[in-house]
Amino acid sequence: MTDRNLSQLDRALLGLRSLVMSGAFSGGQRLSEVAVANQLGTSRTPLRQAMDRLVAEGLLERIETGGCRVATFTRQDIADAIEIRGVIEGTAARMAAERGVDANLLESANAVLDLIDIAIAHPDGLDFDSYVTHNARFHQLLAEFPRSPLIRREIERMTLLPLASPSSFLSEQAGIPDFIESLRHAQRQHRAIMEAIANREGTRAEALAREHARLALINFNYLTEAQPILTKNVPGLALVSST
Amino acid sequence: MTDRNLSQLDRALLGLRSLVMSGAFSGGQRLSEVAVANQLGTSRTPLRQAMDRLVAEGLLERIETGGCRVATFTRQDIADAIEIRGVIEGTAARMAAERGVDANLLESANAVLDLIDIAIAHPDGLDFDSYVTHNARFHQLLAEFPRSPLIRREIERMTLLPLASPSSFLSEQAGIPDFIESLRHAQRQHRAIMEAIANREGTRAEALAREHARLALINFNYLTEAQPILTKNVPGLALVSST
DNA sequence: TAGACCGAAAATGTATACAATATCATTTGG
DNA sequence: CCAAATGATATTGTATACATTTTCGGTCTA
Repeated sequence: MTDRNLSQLDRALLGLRSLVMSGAFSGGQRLSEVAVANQLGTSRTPLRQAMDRLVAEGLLERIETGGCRVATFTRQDIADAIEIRGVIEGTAARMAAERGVDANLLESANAVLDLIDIAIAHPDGLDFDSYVTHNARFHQLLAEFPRSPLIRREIERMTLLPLASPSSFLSEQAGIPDFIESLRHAQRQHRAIMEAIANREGTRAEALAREHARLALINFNYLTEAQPILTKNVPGLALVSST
Repeated sequence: MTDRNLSQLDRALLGLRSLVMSGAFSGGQRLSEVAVANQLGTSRTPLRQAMDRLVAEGLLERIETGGCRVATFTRQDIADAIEIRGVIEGTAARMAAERGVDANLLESANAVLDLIDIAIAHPDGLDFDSYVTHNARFHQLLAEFPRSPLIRREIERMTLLPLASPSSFLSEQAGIPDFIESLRHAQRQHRAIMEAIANREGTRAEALAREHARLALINFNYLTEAQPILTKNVPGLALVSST
């Protein structure tokens, strides 16, 4: 039992998020509090708390007459979410360049980038899980560069939305052409962002971070346009409406 | 009784927000659920819901050992909040310019700007309340220009934080020098943003909206540096820590 | 047959009782 | 005299009972 330490709220949050992401609730229907609570093994109280949080995150939406349902997103919504993440990460990068970054943080970030290099360049082939882990970690560190709780919060918020997180729509099974090369391209952008920050080039750092976020949009477009059959493998895509 | 229609949750939200903003809870102390619930005339359940929402908004923060307290913000936090709002509003303005805006929305926004002109130019003097109302309305309409629920949400989020809203730190009683002139300056910026959007100049619209947000920072700096005594009149400043 | 009305059932919203935990003053040992 | 342990008290976290509203199927009428 790995969850003996978790509070009921935490358990409800994890379980509900996982159910929503896996597409367990068919579209538009209000999800029943008692049913879900029983399924997750908690009472309604912590489950309702968890629902409130997911509503705040944007994963669920309230129904006027009560309760809530799974939110669906249009293709334009996804594109917007990715663009907004780029804008906010760009702001973080610019702030970091303008204010300077703590040496330890910089060192940690560079170490993570080295780990990404290893994941990509491994002779036995791509270590995809390692890439995703360290990529997420790098973006997390970037959010801490400006030492601003508010910018950190905003980035965390956007990243919680599975549609906008840096690793969304990355799937090694989807047959994206030149997949490894696209990861190397992303890694070159990581290095360029770090360089701009180190050189105190705020405008450049902001532009690079914005451009970097657009990679997610490219992957999303490929997954939904060229390979619609494989999208079941990508968590989050169940939330995307067809329009 | 204007609140006979409100749900208990709405009542708790309104009351709690008002208590927090008025500085009723002294710094750092955990606010007692039973005490506040009794004061507001609701039970703990809707009050806890309201607390959760204010935590999500950033007005309250959780305590590790349970419960929550009023969040305080440093001067740097305020500056960051205003900058982030500028960045997001700038993104909305750019999106609006790139995508084009519904004619009715444009017309509504221009009508609101005309009302601001009247509030400023009135021969009997400034109609401050009208200015604040219509200014908030203009920014709200701007957030709707891109027809993007996500960008609208983000702006709404930042605006809910009283530290970053477009009318924060505007106070006619604070003796800001050339106060009316500063409002006219802001209004000229409003018009310029609208013009850039109409001309489909995305980059310019973004830059103008960012610059416009900086007016709030100027006012904040004046209120806290030059006129610390008068800051009691400005809601939200009670949340600002002295450091 | 279509549509509105009505009532039973079930859902959400709210209050409260109970359990687990944190807090704080007191005591006790060094 | 100070510090750690301890237990009473109070607070939050959780479950559940109750109230109110919504939902939905059936029935009646035009």
